Amino acid sequence: MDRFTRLCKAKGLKITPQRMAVYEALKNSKEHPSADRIHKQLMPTFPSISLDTVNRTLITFARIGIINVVEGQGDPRRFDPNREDHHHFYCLSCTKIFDFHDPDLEQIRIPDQVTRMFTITGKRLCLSGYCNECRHQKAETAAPAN
Amino acid sequence: MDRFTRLCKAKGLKITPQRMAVYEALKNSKEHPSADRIHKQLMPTFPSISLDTVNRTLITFARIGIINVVEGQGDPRRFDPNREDHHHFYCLSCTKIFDFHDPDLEQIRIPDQVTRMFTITGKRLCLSGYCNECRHQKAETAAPAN
DNA sequence: TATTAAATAGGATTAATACGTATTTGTCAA
DNA sequence: TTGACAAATACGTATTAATCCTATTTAATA
Repeated sequence: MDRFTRLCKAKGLKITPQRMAVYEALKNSKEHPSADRIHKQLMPTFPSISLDTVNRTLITFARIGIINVVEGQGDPRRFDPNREDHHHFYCLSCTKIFDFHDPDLEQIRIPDQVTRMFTITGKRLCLSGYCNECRHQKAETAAPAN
Repeated sequence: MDRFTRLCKAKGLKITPQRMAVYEALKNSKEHPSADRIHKQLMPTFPSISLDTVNRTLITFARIGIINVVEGQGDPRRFDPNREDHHHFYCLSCTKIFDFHDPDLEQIRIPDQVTRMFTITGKRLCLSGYCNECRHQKAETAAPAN
């Protein structure tokens, strides 16, 4: 019995073909896709699956801790199958999210004032700016008004 | 001439009553409000202002660097008038965002591999979990399925 | 104070998400 | 193995957020 099955059982979730499909699709994704994106991806092989189910499933997975909902800037909600400690760079232009790791950053210690006030379940350094593809076009896109 | 006026002029933005109102409303806010929230807040004193204008104005402000768009988890887009270096705690339950500062965290050094690949304009430690008000209810809210 | 480009209001549209409900389907115990 | 039941699904509808369109207004400037 694999990790996924085990976790579902432990949390009292039924193992359905839809859930397996969503899990597989997200696991194999190198991006940080939205529900809509995963739904589109599944359509060819699983035409009957509904967007609502994909969305609910992803949120359920996030709640039980198989995946994460990640920070965006008003985008549709996006998900991350990578549950190792890592950090994100968010491109303000194309809205892609890039992962990175760094041993020094693992040392980041959360101040006591914070742990006293809140129960912390997630910790991430969030960088934003322009990715390599976008930064050359930045001058233009950042120019005009309103 | 105040900071706001100066910045608008420098960026070639016209100074309109709407922009001044939006700027004031956000500056005086202790939260990290959405466009809709600010619009509602302005309605009593500025009934003719449209949500579209509020939204466009906030995005414009973010683009010229007066304010920031902040990380959320699929929420409506939210804004932050605080442009000092600071960090965020995001409550998964009530979606409030709390600011915090810490001298140690100012020392965080972005790895070279990252600065080489991207142009970084924003840096923030993003914590998530449950705020003091919500953590006591956590047991219940985190329980059931789907 | 006349000109003009920029900005606004507000209705319409699109997109993302959530809801309601009838139906289907895993799960578990007999 | 099967029957019962709670859980999950599909899908239509509703809601909410964001954006677009365009006629009108307005701030800036000379």
